[in-house]
Amino acid sequence: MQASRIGNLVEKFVNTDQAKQIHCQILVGNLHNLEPLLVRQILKCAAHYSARTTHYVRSILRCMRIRDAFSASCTIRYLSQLGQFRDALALYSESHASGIFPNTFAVSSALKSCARILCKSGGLMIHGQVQKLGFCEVVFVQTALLDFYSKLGDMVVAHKVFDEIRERNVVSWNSLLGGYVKCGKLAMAQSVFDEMPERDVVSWNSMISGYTRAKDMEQAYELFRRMPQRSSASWNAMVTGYIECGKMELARSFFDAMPERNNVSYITMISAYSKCGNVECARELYDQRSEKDLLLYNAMIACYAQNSRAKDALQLFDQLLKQNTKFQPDKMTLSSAISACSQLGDSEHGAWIESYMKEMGIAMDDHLTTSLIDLHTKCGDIDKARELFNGLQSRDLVAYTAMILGCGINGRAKEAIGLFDEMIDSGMVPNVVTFTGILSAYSHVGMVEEGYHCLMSMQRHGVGPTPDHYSIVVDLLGKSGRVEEAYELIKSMGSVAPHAGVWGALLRACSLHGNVEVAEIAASKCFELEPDSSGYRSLLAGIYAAAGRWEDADRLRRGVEEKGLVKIPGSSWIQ
DNA sequence: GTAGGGTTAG
Repeated sequence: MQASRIGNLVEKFVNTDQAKQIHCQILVGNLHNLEPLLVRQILKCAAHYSARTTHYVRSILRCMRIRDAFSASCTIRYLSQLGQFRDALALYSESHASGIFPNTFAVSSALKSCARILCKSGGLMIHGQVQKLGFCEVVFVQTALLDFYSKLGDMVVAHKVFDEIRERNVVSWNSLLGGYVKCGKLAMAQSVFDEMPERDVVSWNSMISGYTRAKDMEQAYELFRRMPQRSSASWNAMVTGYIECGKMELARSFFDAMPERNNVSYITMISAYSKCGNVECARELYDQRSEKDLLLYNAMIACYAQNSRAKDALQLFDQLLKQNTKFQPDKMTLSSAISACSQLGDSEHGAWIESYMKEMGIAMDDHLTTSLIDLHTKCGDIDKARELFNGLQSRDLVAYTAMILGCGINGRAKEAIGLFDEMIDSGMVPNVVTFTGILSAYSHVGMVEEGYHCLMSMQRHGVGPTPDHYSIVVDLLGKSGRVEEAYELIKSMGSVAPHAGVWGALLRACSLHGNVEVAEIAASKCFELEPDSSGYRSLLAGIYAAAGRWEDADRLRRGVEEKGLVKIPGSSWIQ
């Protein structure tokens, strides 16, 4: 088959099956030396498609036995443009190892990849090669180096690289400016901004994001007002700034006032609504946007998963799989989907996702592994979870917490405590969720003293106990018959106002141990805090009944029925 | 070179 014919085919391929076919044709045709132009075409097409397509393109390239610097640099560049930084770097070192000298394109793309994944050692190595290869005066390479050090936060070296650039362009200046902005050195950023011989819209946008990061919205707005022309990034930066300052209304009014909204604008607003629990507004914006990309899907799926709407998350995930041949889910999509499965305890769906990942060649990362750890613990396979946990590249707070929670709900208190200690020893700072995990581990096996002391130790770890933590310990004390102590604990809460859950735990303890006196106190608090909930009334009625106080029990039960009647309207029997 | 998406509880 002619190379040009393959080129035409490649231009048209839209899904993986066609990509596969092309792959086979190349194999059969034994076209080891495709024209560089064709290589470019293949990669250009691949750039529009998914990770899986890239996977095939890589194998195409592999069977072509890349042996010239041009094909290699093209591939590295496209991979890096696709955001596949690790792949780009792997190919860079692969071709380097096989004796191909990188050109300036390959070097600057590889540096960009190092910068994006913060691979310090890789960048330093490439810097060394740059000197050997004599690329020190190529402005592309110099700017890539500058950007690499800026992203690492090493502004001393970054500035040095900048000083060595003879023909600085606006991109070099912007990289330096961006570096100071990112590490929070706003005064330095401002002086770079003032010194710049020319500024473009990126310079102004960087400066704005410097002020929005510092939550100085007045200065940010001043720049926004003064800048000669605005891009969508300028508007988006302002929206992000107001969101971070907790000013959702202002953020929304900027969003509404934008002359043109892009996916970044929508995603920013959707994830902000997600964080404050406003799923309806998020969905409304999601529906408004017709040109959806994978990130927009991901934002909405994550929004559902983060707000306990697991079924909706999975429904949207399935929709993405079925309706959109254009995008394949990526790591972000999958971790939200797995989280949703875990919330539902749906191990079948979870297993399907796992096999899907294998089939697609989607590599695991620590975030994804953490959601799988959570899934397996919720489905009772604690050994599998532990195996995944042991395989993590680095154990962060969330991973430890997921594992501790998992041990807790599976009755492995000892293991949970071991993990907790290990975590503290390695200098990590537990958060409120970690304590929920360790406390429920104690609760599960009835370790009363340990649980109580753990609650008391929270302040020492810099975590203020929340009402949820108190309810676990109240429940733990109550279950073991120490109702009075549980009551005393609630009274000692001070500034942490007990919610209905705390009093409810006490009420359940009273029901278990027939303590009418404390039950009446707990119940009256529950009624006060959650007047619409009938459960507490039934619980107290049961306690009265058990104590032989039939009249009181009856009075409460009648009250429940009356309330029940009031609450029903809205359902079908009205018709 | 600027602006966007993920994992732990309830």
